[in-house]
Amino acid sequence: MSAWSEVRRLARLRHAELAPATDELVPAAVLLAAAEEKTGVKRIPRPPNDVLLDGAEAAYDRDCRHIYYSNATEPSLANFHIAHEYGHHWLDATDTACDHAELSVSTPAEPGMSSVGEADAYSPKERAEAQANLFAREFLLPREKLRRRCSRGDIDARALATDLGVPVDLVMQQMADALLLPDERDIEEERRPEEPPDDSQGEAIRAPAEARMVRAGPGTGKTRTLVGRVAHLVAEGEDPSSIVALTYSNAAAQDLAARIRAAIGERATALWSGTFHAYGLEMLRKYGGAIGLPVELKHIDRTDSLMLLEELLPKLKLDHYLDLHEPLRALASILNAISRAKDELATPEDYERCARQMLDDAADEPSRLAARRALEVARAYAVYEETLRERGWLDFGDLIARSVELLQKHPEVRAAIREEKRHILVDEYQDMNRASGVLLRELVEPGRGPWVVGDVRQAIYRFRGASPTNMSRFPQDFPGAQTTDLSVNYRSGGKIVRTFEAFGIRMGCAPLSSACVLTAHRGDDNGEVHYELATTREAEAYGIATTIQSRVAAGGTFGNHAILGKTHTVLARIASVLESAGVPCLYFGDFFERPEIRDLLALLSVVAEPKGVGLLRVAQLPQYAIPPGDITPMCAWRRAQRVPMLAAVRRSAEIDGVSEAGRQGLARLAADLVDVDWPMTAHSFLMRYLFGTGTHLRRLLDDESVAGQQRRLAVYQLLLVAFSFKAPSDVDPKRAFLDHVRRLEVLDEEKQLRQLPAAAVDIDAVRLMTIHASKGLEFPCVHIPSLTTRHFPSAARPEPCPLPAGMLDTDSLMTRDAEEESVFFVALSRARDILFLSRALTNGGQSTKNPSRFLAHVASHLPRPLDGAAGWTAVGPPEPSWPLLWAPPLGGELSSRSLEMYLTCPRRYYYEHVLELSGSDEATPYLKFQSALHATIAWMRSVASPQEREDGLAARFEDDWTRIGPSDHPFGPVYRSVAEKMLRTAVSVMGGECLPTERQVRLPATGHVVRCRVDHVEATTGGIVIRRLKTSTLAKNEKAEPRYALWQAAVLNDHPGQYCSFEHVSLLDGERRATRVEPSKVEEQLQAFEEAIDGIRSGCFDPKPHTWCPTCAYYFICPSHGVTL
DNA sequence: CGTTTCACCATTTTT
DNA sequence: TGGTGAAACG
Repeated sequence: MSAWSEVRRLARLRHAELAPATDELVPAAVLLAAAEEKTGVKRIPRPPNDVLLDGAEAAYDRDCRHIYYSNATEPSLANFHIAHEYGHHWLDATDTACDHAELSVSTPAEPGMSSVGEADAYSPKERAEAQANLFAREFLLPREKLRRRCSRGDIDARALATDLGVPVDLVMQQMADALLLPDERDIEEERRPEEPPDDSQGEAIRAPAEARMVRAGPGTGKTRTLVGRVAHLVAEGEDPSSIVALTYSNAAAQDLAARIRAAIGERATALWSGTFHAYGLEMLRKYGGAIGLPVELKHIDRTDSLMLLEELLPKLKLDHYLDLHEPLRALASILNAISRAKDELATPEDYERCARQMLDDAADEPSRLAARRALEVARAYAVYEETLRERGWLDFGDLIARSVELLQKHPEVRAAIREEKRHILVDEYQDMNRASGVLLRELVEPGRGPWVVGDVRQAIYRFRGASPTNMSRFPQDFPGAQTTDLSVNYRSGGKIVRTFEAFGIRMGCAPLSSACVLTAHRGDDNGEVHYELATTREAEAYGIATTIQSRVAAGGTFGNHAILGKTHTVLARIASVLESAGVPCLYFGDFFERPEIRDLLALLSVVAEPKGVGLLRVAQLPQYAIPPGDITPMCAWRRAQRVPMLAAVRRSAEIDGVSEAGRQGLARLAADLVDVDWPMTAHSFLMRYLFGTGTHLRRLLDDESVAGQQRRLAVYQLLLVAFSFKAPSDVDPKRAFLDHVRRLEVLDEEKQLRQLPAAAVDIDAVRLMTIHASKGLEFPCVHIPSLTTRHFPSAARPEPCPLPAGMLDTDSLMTRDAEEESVFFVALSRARDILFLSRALTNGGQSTKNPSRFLAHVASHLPRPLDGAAGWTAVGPPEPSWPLLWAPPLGGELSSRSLEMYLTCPRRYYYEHVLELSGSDEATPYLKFQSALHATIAWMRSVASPQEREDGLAARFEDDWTRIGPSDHPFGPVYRSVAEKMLRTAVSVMGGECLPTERQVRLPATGHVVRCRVDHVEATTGGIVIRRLKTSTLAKNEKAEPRYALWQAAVLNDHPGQYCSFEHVSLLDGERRATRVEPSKVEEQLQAFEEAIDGIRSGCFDPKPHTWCPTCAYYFICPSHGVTL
């Protein structure tokens, strides 16, 4: 972070020097003239293809002291280009020519924090360009002046841009930074010098240039020692360019780089520090030609990899891993397996060999199935890898694996690299997996290192192949290795040190860890450890809230407290209780369910989705205040006219049945959306909407509370996500963005967005994060909730895509329990002063003995017994309940389908059938596949003779498929072959005389008539059979759904006295299973429909959250978070 | 003492 | 949705 805020600080300084002494913003022309005057660097316009421009838009010639810019550029943009070149003048030491792609007004404020999708491995040139962009922006429009201007008057980016002679996009981007991000502390250098090392640290620092392993427990000054080692080497006269310091994460790399720079100053520039992956990329850029890599390497991130697999799906010939509803979900699992395989340096051939071996060894059907699944993954891996190589792309795993290949196949390259980089240092050595371990051995000249530091007990990344035994194998891997133990903890009070040490010595990996017990530098009596029980999870969260409040009342700050959860689910639950109790916290919860985010997504839905159901939510915004009753006629009109919702909004004057207030609100909305067009991106739309009119933004800005600040940060985060999203070229990019949001949610990638952006560090609020994210950090007060049996440790869920047996050498420390122990150990050791442990007894209040078994190991350090009465019994104020909406009149005939929708989610029924927001669901390829399949099955029923069926089937299916199937979709062929297989199953199942499937039945209690469509009914010699035709495999025990009872009641009603049986059929694999539905049960099940009717009549339409919510058409308008709508 | 039903919980994440 | 473990049922 520091480098970027430093750039901004310099830009502010230059602005202050050059601008007239005023608080007002200054026109670009004035600033640039002053810059020319001051620096003597002339601005020279040239024709676009002039040789001096070198093919670029603008260029800086340091020797001639000239800035050249194209005279064909629009003047305000040219001003930005010139300011950018002055940025190069002040920031760098070289000549530059900057082309179109490099000159961007929208470079994010903290490029490192663009979290999703961006692989921000900057090359030095890219970094210099990004910094010049930031410089230009801050130089032309300093945040503080801009903020003052906006707080005084209207927020109108366009007017401001015209006044100042700068591009409107630049004004908007700068407004986003100035108005949405909190104040940046203007501190020149806040880095303190490193403390002098203690004896054991000194020993490690001054060790000879041989293999050395430093075992460093929590808080023992691990990084300080590593930095000290670097400083020592440099002081001893080693060339900084011969030193490489490797880490695993970007965060650790940034921290390390900053501290090395603080320790050795400018000389740090020559030293290489960064992640293993970045170093791999560096080597492949330089020497990759030797293994056939192209000059320009293209490195792809996880999203790109998934998109590649999606593109390849028709070639993968999936069977076991074909997820018909959401193919991406299965592809994500396969991708996990592929990257795990690459962590083990296993090629597709290795994968296939292991899978074949598995098949040979398989003794029973389940293991044969597992082997066949592994073979399928092996095939997918082979196709994926082949394509990567064809295109010359590298994924994350390749950065390591192909580096290993380079070094092993080309000893001359290896020798050159070893000669140049003589000192290899590695941080967090316990996180080393097989691939990085092999790479390290190739990098190190035998006898000359490496120097590594780590702590086995903190190995929390075993699930991705990091084996703690690596540390114990260090002496074998690097003969002659010496070991140093750091034994003084500087972080925590003694009571806390003794608590985590007590746990540490009983961990499975303890024998591999250092034998010495940590000494608490801060004294044995320092620190507090608390343990509290609560009646329920809500009471636990509320107890934490009140504890924090009383500590703050006694003079602490919210920012001192951190809540470390094992899962995001835990954190989200606690965050919502804290927020409603008035405790500020730094955690977004489910990002796309936040009200301020939903408001903006709903707007996007209005402008980009044809059905535009987002209008219902947009209508509630105070600036429009459109009565909800007006939305139904709007939807009906756009359906009748067959136009998208945006057109309906623009033509609202023509629509009957809209109230006067509604008309006015719609006119205001249409005015705000006036310049929206098809090719506009989501990012551009959001920027224009927020900073072009200001009405929406004003409300966001008027809230000075921490919650208000958090809402602004969430909006900023959304802008970042939209900015980094690249839409495919042939669709509306705004609509593609909404699909992308749904996809992030379905694939669970949304969780990355829950952490607040780096700009939030200075806010005084409780920090909530996962234990994994807390590694390497420390906090004065740490809360660890949810310490119950089932949660901590929790049972491993079976991998959807396990690696084949024999690919990993499993050892006793790669178990789940051992890993969970490390997670707990990391959590305990984050606290400086106070550690709060807590758990909830089961729901309801009768106490159950459910303490985490990890607690037993620290029991003697806790202030109370593990079990006992709950001290926390209070819960906060109840969640607001949903308002009662009006009860609609019920039509005479009800369909089973709509009542089932009510049963799964009453809110969805309300949108669909009460407000009638849309006609039908979006046709996904899966749904199209379904309708084509069922159309052909219906035809089969209508044809009596088996021979006729046999003869006509192919032609009939061909017709149905081209008419209603997903034949134009890229996955069409995949679905088609499945459908053909299913039809064959359907044929084989039909034995008797097909009976009508459209039925109806009168419910016994209310007397309502309900229509239903049975999947299939047949009259056979043994009686009537009802069949449920599933497109998936049968579950172990198929649940009795209410509609099955309805089918049975309807059929029995039509054929009184007949024997009626029920059979589940899987069209996928042909499995058939008969189920008995007792008549008494039928009545009971029908009760569900009666209750649904009651609910509809009395206007109960509460949402019922499900995992599949993101696929619902009303996802963006649904209030799942206590906002009334 | 089997079987059925009910309540509870659904990972962690980096490059 | 769907698997698991504990309570309830017969």
